[in-house]
Amino acid sequence: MKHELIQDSNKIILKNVKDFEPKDIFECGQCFRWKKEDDASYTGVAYNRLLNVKKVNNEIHFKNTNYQDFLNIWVNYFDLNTDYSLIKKRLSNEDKVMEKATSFGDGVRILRQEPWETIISFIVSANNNIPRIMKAIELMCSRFGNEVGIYNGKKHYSFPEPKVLANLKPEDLSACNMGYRGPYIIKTAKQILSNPNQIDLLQGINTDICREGLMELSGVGPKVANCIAFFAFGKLDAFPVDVWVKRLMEFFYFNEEMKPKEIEAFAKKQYGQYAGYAQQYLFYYGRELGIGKGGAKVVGYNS
DNA sequence: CGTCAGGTTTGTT
DNA sequence: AACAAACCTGAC
Repeated sequence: MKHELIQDSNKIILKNVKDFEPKDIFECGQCFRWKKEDDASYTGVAYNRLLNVKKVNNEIHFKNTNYQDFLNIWVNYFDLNTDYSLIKKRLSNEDKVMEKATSFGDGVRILRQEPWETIISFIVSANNNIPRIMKAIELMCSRFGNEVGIYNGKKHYSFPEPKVLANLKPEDLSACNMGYRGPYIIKTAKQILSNPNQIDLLQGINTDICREGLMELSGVGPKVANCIAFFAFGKLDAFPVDVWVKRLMEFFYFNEEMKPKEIEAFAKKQYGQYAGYAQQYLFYYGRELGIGKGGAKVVGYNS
């Protein structure tokens, strides 16, 4: 690691950090448990630790932690040993779209999230929107997780273990605004519980088999499986196709309606081992160009 | 009040 | 293998 690190009381400061923008990281849709504070910092829980992250000029301040946890947990969680400038450079070489796309969303990093939490979180994300996903998960954690600490006057909770969720009733989860996803969650929790090695196995295998394995879980289809493979298992070539990516890919590359499977296949061929990152930068580029619902506001890109 | 949202499951061809 | 319909819930 090339970053200059300063140890303060209960706080770690990193200097000269490139490609690290908290808003890009925590609000790009990859995670659902980081909340923005009034001072524009973000507070969240991972690996049973409560952390607050703030960017101050060119420094990143990690509060409520220590040197040991920083090295053992947060360096990996924030993917600090990956050179995002290099990834952007590689993607730029693929085509004109990526050449432009990588110049936006400058500070995004892909968090290396915990598999169990990621599996359940993305089951919740199906046919859902971010504010509702966050609210539902927050409710579930506060009711069925353990308290991990207080920050800025607010209590924070761990993500409930498989055995806890496996023993819930659907109505327990309905009460957390999970809607019809409650039974999926309970069933998946039981599946993981009855096969404790499942997660370790998925960690070590290739992307396609990892995705197949994930799709055997209840509530996990192609899109959610790709999200979990990418965000939790480090399968960097996984390319989740949701309605937004679909629209964007159709706009930038096809100029006609495509099936998600066709788009995924094209993406893997086009972007190779970094397809997942390409998907992230695509979002920011789409936002920059104002390409949204109901087709493109910008026309004639390929003409 | 109807439509729709960051898909998956279940049931039909 | 491919397609349609149902599904919680909250925002517009």
